[in-house]
Amino acid sequence: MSKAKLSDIARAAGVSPMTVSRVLNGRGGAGPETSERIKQIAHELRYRPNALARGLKSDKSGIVGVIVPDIANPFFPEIIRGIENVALQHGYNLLLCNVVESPDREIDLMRILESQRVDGVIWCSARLSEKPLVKALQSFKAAVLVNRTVEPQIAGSIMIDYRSGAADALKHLWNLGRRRIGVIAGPAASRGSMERLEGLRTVFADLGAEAVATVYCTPDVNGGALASRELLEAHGQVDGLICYNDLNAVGALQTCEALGIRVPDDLGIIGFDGIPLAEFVRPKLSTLHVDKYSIGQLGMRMLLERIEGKFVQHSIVVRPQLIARNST
Amino acid sequence: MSKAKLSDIARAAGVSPMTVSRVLNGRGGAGPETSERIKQIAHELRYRPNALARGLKSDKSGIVGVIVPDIANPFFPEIIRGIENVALQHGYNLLLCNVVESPDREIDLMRILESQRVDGVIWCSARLSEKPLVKALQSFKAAVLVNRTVEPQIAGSIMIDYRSGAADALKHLWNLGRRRIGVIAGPAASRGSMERLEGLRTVFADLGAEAVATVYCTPDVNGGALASRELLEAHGQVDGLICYNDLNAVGALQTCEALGIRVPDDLGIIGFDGIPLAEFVRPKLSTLHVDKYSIGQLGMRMLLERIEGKFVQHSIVVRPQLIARNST
DNA sequence: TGATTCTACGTTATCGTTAACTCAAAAGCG
DNA sequence: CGCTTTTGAGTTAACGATAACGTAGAATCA
Repeated sequence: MSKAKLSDIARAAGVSPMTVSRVLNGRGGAGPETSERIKQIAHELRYRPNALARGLKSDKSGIVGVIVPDIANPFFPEIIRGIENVALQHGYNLLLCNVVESPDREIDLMRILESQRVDGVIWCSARLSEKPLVKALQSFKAAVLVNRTVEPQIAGSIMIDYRSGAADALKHLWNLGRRRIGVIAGPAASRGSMERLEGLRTVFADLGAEAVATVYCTPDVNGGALASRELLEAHGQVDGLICYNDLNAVGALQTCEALGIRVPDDLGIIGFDGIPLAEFVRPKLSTLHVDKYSIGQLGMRMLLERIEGKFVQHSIVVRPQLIARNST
Repeated sequence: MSKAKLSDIARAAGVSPMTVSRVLNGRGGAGPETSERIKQIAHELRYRPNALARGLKSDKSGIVGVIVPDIANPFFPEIIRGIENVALQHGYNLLLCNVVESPDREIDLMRILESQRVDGVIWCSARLSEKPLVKALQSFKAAVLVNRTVEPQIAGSIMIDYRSGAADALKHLWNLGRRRIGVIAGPAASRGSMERLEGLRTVFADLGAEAVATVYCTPDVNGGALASRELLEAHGQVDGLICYNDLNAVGALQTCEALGIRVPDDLGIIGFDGIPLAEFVRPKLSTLHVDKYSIGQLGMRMLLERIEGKFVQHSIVVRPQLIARNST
């Protein structure tokens, strides 16, 4: 049994489809009893407006594209929840896209989202380089970036203040007396990594010190484990480790365990992001907590404004908060 | 600048829109040089077929709805990745819906997905009761349930063999000499919980024993922590704990830490699901590993078959695999 | 009472794409 | 050379919803 359409209801009610449309959309235009009859029949036939037809006519799909590098990274699900929370309140749905693999994949996804005529996109941690990114973004009615900026007219952005976060991490370790500090820097190509390093450089300069070593790696547990092993084996005297994210920090914890390094006694480790996992490992991980749910909400609100043609704010910066636990 | 449409290309190329449609869809119907010219112009104008118009015409949206109780639960992102992997290979995209709250919300989501004219739905751990569930499912062209079954003509299903999994968990503890076993049973209303308990009952019967205590709780870390505290405080002599899932088990680990119970010396704990977290806690958690990515892939493949009207299999059972680590 | 405004609808046309059909010219064939 | 087939197109109509406009009859007003 295929879906009922307006004309089915119209026939059953002895009116024109237009009248049904008006009644079901609460735009009046029919007498009280006719309206009641129409609503009744619509209910009986389980009428569901065809979003495709509506979208075609109105040039609005009611869908927003959400692009994340990897949903399996616990950083993103919470952002998605934040986005969804606001989106649903405003009648939008999420078309979720996982990038996972290559930047080529990002291009493909753009084409798909364009075809779907999404009303906007929220793009988390885009890896595409500036030029193609801007080009891709221009073909959307509205766009918001998380963790990246472009000119305001191209897209809004929600930024995490990695500089201050990394700076706080370093100060925290320094205040605890750590002087020989290594850095697990995450993906070399990533902006987030660069900014953290900038934040660190500033503080190091103030302190008249510098990092003992910096190693790049993939932003997951294994990457952190490998990078920290490399770093710690080459620089045994390191007593503080600043990690790109919590996953990397957990990897470092594993390495310490394997190498017999006591945390925090021999080595203080601090992560970034504040994912739930950070509380579950032992020692509990100190971290710079980022309010991911809020980021999602803010991003979606900003997108809504852009969809409606307002440009109240084009950039919001979220500041990570130091949570000192047992790893430092 | 709004999007180019077929007629724009047609005008520029001096042909009819139909010809452009045929050429761009590789259905021939134009000479080689005309075809080349059309493709060239389409590229220059950054033409993207309007999926709404196409969907309206063809009654296919190219979208599948995915419903999960909570993406923040690490069990689901991997399933989603599996689904997406297969979906993208076949030209489908995912409309992701998080339930989070109430069963009412599930009903709302159904209406939305119906309106969007999704080509099918994959519904994970549906909580709706039988009648409304069946009613909801009937209005889709194709549906696959994960963790739930209904009559085969209503929906396919991917089931996890909780009975055997729970049975294996119990045998494992028993073989290690544990005789006073408690159960953290997860949500009382959940099918998964019931089935696990059935599996346990069978084995307990064979062994001529029974569980010391069974406590229900929410399926997250905190639920596990609270439930295990309740259980352990009331039954100090318990030496084995079978948990509904890994999150619960991690909660139990926390409780043990707080109560000074040594794991696995005093108490063996085993989880379920095999989420990454299980490997990161200390002691590493023994668990019944479920291949979530495969579940996603299998589910999507099954959905594809149903979308195409085939009904090769209507049910697949995935068996959890015991992974013995340090918590037992 | 005649003019005007409302009420409660109906008609038409359109969004972008494409299936089905049509058709003229070119190519192939005996 | 006349006939059929193929090639390279164009035309029409439809998918379902709805904006814009039209209209007959009832109600209101001067």
